[in-house]
Amino acid sequence: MNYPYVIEFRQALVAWFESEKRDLPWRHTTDPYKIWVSEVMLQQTRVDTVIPYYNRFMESFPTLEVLADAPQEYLLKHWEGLGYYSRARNLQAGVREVIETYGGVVPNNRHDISKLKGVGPYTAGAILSIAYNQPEHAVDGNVMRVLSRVLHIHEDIALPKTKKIFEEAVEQLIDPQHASSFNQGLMELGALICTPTSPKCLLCPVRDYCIAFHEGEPEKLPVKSKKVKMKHITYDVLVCEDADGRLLVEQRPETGLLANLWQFPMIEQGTETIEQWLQAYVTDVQTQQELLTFKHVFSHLTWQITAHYMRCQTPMEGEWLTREQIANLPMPVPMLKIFQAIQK
DNA sequence: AAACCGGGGTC
DNA sequence: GACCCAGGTTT
Repeated sequence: MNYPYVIEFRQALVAWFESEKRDLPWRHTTDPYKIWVSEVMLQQTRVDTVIPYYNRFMESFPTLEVLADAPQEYLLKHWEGLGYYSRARNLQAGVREVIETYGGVVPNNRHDISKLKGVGPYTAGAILSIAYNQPEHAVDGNVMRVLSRVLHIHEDIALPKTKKIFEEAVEQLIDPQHASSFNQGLMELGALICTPTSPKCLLCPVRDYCIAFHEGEPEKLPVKSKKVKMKHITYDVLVCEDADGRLLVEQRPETGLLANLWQFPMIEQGTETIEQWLQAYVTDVQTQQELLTFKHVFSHLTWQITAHYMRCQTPMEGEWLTREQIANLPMPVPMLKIFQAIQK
């Protein structure tokens, strides 16, 4: 790397971070467990979204031991609405590994910490640098955007192999004495100044050391190829209430989309008719009315949902639960929307 | 390397 | 609508 401003860049970035950093809940600690939780929550998730989840999570699971012993349903209830629910299950598996294999102490080296469930190259580097102040790279989307501009790197960041270029760049650039502030500074800069569409270069502490700024078009970087086709599925959702006020719910499979979360029964349009479903699962349907229709957008998937409400008899099989019981179950956001609609 | 895995904010 | 976000796992 023939970048001539290594020393100046380090000093300016660390000084700026120390002076301008936001006051965030996980910045009041260096407890590796708490840093770990915050980093997992922050994967593909904005700071403002994470803050209330992090605070509530720490109230309920203040230590790694408490989390290790928690029922998965209670854990998932704390993750409800955050998305990517495998993060929560992997996190719990990870803390259990730490207790069983490392005596309850989060490993302080990349080799061991990377073996933990849900801890990839980024999260490993983030914990090592932020909790242990070790000069390890932690390359996320922010870091690739910032360094693609500072170093004028035009490789396609959508390609997996490109990340190695940035990891090696961080290894050269990182301030060995201030690893925590350096890594957080790169991310903070990406979040506040070096933003995707309209970077605030006039406010940037490392503008003088940024090649893309000198070249004139920092907003053209990073290079990122396109992708993705959106799938569209139409569902009817059936909210069945019996004479005792119980509702029929079901748990989703333990793998795949929204694994282990609970829902009201869904019928994919074009497979089974509502009438066929009713004959198989409930008896003596009385009132039947349409509740609401809405669209829920996932990353690469759209659900078009029509929710129906009906009163019927309790049959032999199926989970019929009170509203209080259902309120304690983790449900995906579209189901929460429906549940909300029937709380009259 | 590509696909899968949520949800919300922004332009 | 498309893009992005303090990514990791599975195929």
